Amino acid sequence: MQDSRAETHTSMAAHEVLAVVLQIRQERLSVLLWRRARPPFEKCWVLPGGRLGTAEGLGESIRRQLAQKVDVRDLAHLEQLETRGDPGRHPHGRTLATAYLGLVPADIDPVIPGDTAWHPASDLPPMGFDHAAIVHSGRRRLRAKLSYTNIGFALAPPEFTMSELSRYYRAALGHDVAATNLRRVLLRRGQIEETGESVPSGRSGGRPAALFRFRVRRLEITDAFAVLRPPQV
Amino acid sequence: MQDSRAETHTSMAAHEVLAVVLQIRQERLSVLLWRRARPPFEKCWVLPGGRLGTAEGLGESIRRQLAQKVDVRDLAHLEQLETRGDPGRHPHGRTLATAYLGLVPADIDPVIPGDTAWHPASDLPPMGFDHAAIVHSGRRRLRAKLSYTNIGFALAPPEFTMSELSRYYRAALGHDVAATNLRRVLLRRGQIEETGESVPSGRSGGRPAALFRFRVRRLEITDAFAVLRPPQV
DNA sequence: CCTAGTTTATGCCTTGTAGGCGAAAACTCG
DNA sequence: CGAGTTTTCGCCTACAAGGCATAAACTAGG
Repeated sequence: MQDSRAETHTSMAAHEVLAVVLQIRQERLSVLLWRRARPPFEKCWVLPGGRLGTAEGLGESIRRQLAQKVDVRDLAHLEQLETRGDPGRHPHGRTLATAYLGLVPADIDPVIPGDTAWHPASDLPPMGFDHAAIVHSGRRRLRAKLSYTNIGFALAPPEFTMSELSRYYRAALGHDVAATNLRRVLLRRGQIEETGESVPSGRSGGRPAALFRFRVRRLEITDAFAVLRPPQV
Repeated sequence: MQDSRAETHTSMAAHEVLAVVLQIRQERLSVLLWRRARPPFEKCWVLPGGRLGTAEGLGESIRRQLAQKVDVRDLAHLEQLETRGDPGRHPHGRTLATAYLGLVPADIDPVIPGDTAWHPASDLPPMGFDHAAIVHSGRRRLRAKLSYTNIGFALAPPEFTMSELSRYYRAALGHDVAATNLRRVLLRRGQIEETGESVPSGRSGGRPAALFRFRVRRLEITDAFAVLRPPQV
């Protein structure tokens, strides 16, 4: 390994943390964006975040920065997504960015500052830097994890009916999800359970829907997911 | 968002890139480690890597640095793993590290410098910094991806018999993998195909084994993997 | 040349998950 | 009470994963 002191100061670079904060809003998967007031990319939309502080960890930093945008307690899930360090990604000089994926349950309407807004993740406004690509990474990650983890807990409110939940899944996945099948899959996996209560059905009557909740509200990987699993004893 | 200029210089930090380079060696999953000659962690083992250069991207940088350890052409796969930025992770000052996962096919024996060595991934020597934890992340990632991608191509040689391949999977997964089932799974998924040739079986005779190859030698996600998939047309 | 031993390949079967579909249940409204 | 609506349940199919026994194809020894 070469002597690291030889190029010590050349490897110093600004580092920022960003977050792709997603929420289902009016049946659409939406992302929280911030409108830049200054060049570069003035008046373009970018991901919330900012410079990494001197003595804070990466996750710590993005939580602090997000607290200026949404109440941190609104985030049901936060995980590291990817780090980008292309030399040309920031016009004003070398800047690395570590992006996180954050999820806000659908029942919450966080107070957000005037310079931020929710945008449909499938119809992004003009965005600065490489942030549009990062949003796509976040969507991909969410879609994949809906398949083999219990990450739905971070999209849904604490209690929900199966038809509500299927609409959340539809918005996040981009295609129809049959409530019948969703119920069976999640029940068999032990991800959800009935609360025992039920709510009268929507606008025009119908059978009252049972209420469900996620049994665990932090990320778990579906054990039966792995193929080529160890021979069972 | 706060004025980033207010703390511009405080967010400058050293950034390094590291690699968890894995290979199946003598039936064991092994990781390439470098023995430090200087404090901190003198004589401990650490991951290969080093400071990020001024004008290079992250992936570019780790490829360059690995070229000093293993021939870059030996790497069949390289992907970003995670970024660590804990303030206390480096005793000499703030250092962020972006780790990559690299895989070397089992038939290659790369020329490596004298200060590096392969170690069993399940029996690591005393390691510096947080690098042991990063190795564990790499193992987890590999194990998971063996389940739902064709990443086996990066562990196996270009051609192999099913019993060879099942030994590679066993070493990487840490449990027995029946050659019969592996064959069916990978064939059905279209990941592997017969070459048409066969080799006489090993030491004490037996039916000659058919040779297989991976159809695609770059990462692909198994399409049928997703649950809650779109309704088929 | 034949047989025993070894290894690989094939076929049959069981299990379990995903998912479609229709009937039944449980409500609202007129 | 009956029509319309929504949810729930049960039945069925499709298919992947995986266990196991047997067949196939070779080597080596007598």
